Amino acid sequence: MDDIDSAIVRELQRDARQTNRDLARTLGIAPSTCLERVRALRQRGVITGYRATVDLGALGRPVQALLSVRIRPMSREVIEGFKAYLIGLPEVLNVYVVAGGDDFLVHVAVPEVDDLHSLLMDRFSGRREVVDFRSSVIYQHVTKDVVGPLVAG
Amino acid sequence: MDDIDSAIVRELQRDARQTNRDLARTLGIAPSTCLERVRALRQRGVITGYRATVDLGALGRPVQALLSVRIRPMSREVIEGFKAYLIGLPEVLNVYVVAGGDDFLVHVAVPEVDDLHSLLMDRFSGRREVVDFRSSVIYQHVTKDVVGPLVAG
DNA sequence: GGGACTCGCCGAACGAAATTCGGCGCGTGC
DNA sequence: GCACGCGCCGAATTTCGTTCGGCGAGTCCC
Repeated sequence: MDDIDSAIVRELQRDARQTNRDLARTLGIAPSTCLERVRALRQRGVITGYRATVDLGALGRPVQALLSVRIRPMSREVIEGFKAYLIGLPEVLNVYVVAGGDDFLVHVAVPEVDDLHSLLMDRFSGRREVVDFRSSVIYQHVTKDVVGPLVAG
Repeated sequence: MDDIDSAIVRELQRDARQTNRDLARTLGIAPSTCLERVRALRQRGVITGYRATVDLGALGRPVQALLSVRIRPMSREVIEGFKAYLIGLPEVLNVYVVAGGDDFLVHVAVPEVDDLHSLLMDRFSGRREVVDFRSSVIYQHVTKDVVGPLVAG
């Protein structure tokens, strides 16, 4: 995990479909060497995959929200079961299991604001483990495209 | 945006580096046709980019948290300024600007739990617009890898 | 109802890229 | 100082991306 590996990770986060030759050229190394390092990063689990990012608006789901959910009891079975249930819902984008006041934070995307209400009523309020929930509409969501190691504390 | 386009989007979210030939084969269309459709999806803005996903633990940042922040005043300048400030912080992964009790939800990743405290003290508590904040350690974070259009309300 | 036009798909051809592999240089350890 | 090992390189081979001409179906207009 030297500087070249960091640069590879950075570049592939920026554009995962750039050719190996281009990547090697920007790094100043041979394509074969670059390929070898990329494969090593993949095998070591540093790079976990390559994903296309989509515009949710273009997919007809422009409205996003964060749902805070409290569940009881906080047993492993209930938590895992509820988490699996959430992942199965097509509206769900991310599930955060958190410490603190809330137990789950669920990132969802739906076509309209009304669908948020339907989602909560039809998919959450009926479940026995859910003791409380609250929804916050997301005005803006910015994802940092490139993530690297922290340089200095 | 027919079934084939949806399948392309789904497949490229699953693996953005699969070859165009493989993609065409799974869809049952010619590689040239597939290439054309992928380009169209890209140009229409449905596919916004291709990113490598990394393991934050392998990058030395295994501890994640969600920071809830309230700021005042809620003017456009203050919000945009604070958002830009957050994006500039290397610890930050995502920034959600939300309605409701909190104004910002900040997803961060740091090497150790202690770094959370340092981050809050050094980067948040000193800023004038920040009136309140709270941190929740993330026990688990599951991202749905493939996002598609909603089929039935 | 028929003809022409348009749009999207296909398949071959060409250029470029991925991948492999043998060899070389440098650093390390003995 | 010598031998070993690791990583990098560059050419060769295979595979892939990309272009382009043609074809068929569907449509619109006459």
